[in-house]
Amino acid sequence: MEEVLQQLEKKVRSIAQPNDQEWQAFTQKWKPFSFDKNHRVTNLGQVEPYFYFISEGVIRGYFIKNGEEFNIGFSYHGEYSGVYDSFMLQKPSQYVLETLTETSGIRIKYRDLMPLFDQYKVFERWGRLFNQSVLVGFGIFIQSILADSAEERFNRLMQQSPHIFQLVPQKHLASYLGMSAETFSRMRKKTM
Amino acid sequence: MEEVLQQLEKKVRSIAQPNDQEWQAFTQKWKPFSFDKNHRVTNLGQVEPYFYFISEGVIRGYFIKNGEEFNIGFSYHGEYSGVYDSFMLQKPSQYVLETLTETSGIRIKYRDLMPLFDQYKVFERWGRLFNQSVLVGFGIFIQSILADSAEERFNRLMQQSPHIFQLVPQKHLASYLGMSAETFSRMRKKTM
DNA sequence: ACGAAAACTTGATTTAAATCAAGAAAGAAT
DNA sequence: ATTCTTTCTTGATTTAAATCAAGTTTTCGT
Repeated sequence: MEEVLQQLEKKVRSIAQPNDQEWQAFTQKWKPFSFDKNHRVTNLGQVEPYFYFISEGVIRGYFIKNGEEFNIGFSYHGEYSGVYDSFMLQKPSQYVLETLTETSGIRIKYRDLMPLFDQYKVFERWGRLFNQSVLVGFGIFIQSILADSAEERFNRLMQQSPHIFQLVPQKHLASYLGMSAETFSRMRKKTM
Repeated sequence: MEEVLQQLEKKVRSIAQPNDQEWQAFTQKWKPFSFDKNHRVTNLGQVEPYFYFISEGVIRGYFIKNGEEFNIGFSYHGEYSGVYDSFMLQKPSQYVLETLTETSGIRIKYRDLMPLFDQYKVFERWGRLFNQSVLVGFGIFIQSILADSAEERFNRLMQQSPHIFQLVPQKHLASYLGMSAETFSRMRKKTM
């Protein structure tokens, strides 16, 4: 608990500077969680009550279209995770969140986070800049799926997140890159 | 100027509630702009100094890969426009912003907006919730390009933004939907 | 440790959409 | 108004990647 709070603090302080009292109010609201492998963290249609910060493990996020799963991202130790729109807008989730490994960390409830936004300017800033960084990442992702070929997307992932190949089954990575598992396997053979 | 400020006020007040003094400080920083048709608002590699709110006209945003233009969005009257990451991070833009018609409205400078974030909690909230709404929109866009066929994306646009067909040349819409102009033309024939 | 299930590979075939090409229509400029 | 340029349409061909299929390897559960 101490250690994960330190990880979170580092993350928060990179974009906002709460004082001791504010940090105190903030950390009080985060509670530990722990899930088995392949645990369904958030179900389809569920209103997401939690926003997560991962200490250990990997969480996969995906949506389903015509019975097919489409991965939209993976979260690891030292990162946030959650169904963003369901959590923030408190509406039924179109996404599923599932652990790929045993996963633990801390999480905060919607109804505990909102008062922090209301009471403290510094957490509004944290929220603004957190959103901003996700937004910039989405922009890059969109560019990549619009303009890059399957091979380019594969190579980009290879280069930027080589660790991911160890953590995530490649059928999920294939889906994440918007290509079939077979195509992914062929790319892999080509470049490894 | 009066009218466009009212449009902006409506937009701001839908997510944050500045008081009179705060609103005063905010509006003082927005200055009118006016561009001809096909005006290059933001160039590649330029650090974006402005964030825009459009009163009249249409602005197109795109990036370039191997000499080909990829449209990522269009903005109209009553909406914000800008190169988000270049503006917010004050780094060289990977995007181009260009008017499709004569366009006018108001805009705010980076160095005028930042002090508003620093001084007023209410504008941090506005920024957070603005980012949030863009984020949710990006999420839907990503889902669509990952999981929907060209025809589905065409029909979705048809249904949700029929007005856009009047405002934007269809080669740009094709690019926006991630398909060739020829494919777009064939979809159009099929469903109209 | 064993068998079952899931994940991965590899080749053959199909398909959605891109590209190529050339003419028609619409808009802009003089 | 007429020419020039850009945009749009339509058909023929190509291509990147999906799908289908079947075998192999890895992982999981008991």
